[in-house]
Amino acid sequence: MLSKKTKYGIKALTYIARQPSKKPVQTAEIAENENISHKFLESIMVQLRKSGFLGAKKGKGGGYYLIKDPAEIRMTAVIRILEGPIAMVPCVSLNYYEKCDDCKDEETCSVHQLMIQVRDSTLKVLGNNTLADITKDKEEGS
Amino acid sequence: MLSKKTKYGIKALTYIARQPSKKPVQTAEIAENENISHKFLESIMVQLRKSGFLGAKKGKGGGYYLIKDPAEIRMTAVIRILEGPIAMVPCVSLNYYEKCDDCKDEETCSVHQLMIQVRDSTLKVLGNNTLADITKDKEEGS
DNA sequence: TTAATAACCTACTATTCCGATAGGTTAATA
DNA sequence: TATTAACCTATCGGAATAGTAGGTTATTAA
Repeated sequence: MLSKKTKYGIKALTYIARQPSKKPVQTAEIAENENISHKFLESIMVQLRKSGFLGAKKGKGGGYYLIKDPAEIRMTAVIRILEGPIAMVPCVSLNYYEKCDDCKDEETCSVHQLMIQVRDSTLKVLGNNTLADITKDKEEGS
Repeated sequence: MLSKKTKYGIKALTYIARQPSKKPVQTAEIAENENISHKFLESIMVQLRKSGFLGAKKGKGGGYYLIKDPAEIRMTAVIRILEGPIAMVPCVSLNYYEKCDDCKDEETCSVHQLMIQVRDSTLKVLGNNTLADITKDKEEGS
């Protein structure tokens, strides 16, 4: 299950990416429009800034703005920062690997084998989707 | 993240499927070999039995046995019973759908769009894998 | 018929994490 | 100098997870 943190984070990034101008966007505005707890969102924005996705400006007219081109922001990166591992089991995680303490042999573990496949297919989808991709409203006819 | 419950459940099913004979297997044996808390595993087995995956026999020589052919048991079914929804967000779940209370319009929600893709790719993998598939040890060279 | 076995049932609990709240501090603008 | 909005620290209730404990029922074998 995706945490609200990640969900809100992606929504906020999308909100900013959809802005016509490049002026900073306030968390209060995003929170209101996306029905997110303001304070909770603030903590998420700080994390996204510290991770290099956003820049911030204080005071009146301040807010958050994108640092990179939306087409350069892969969903894998966003989710890894906000959610943590993409894999459903630590023993198949590429970035957050951890050995199972119950499992003797990963090679013969059925869960391991299966979860590698799930991880790879998920990785493919998230790696192919950038912020630019998910920002555009629905695919319009070809 | 996959719960231990689901992980243990899959391991137990695999353990039984790997048995050479069709005799019932005791939870104590599985628990010991797979390093699972016995009592915890018991509760999982009961659930798998009630869901129609396993049969049970009490008393000496008793235990659990598979009811269906392993090739007929899809991982989607097992995971839906033990873990719940496969989708990462309730609003894209096929079997456990729930509307987000923050989201006004699913169509324009970037998270929604993205998670549909993740769901579909995961579903594909889990739907293509049966208990028979994950039971066999590693693919041997062609 | 009795003892042993193993599934089954109910209840409780410790720990962790999530989502949020509260209240204040710093920096930039008007 | 006042206002604004990011930033920081601390706290907290509730839910879920992963288990523990202790007993009951049904089946088998001696």
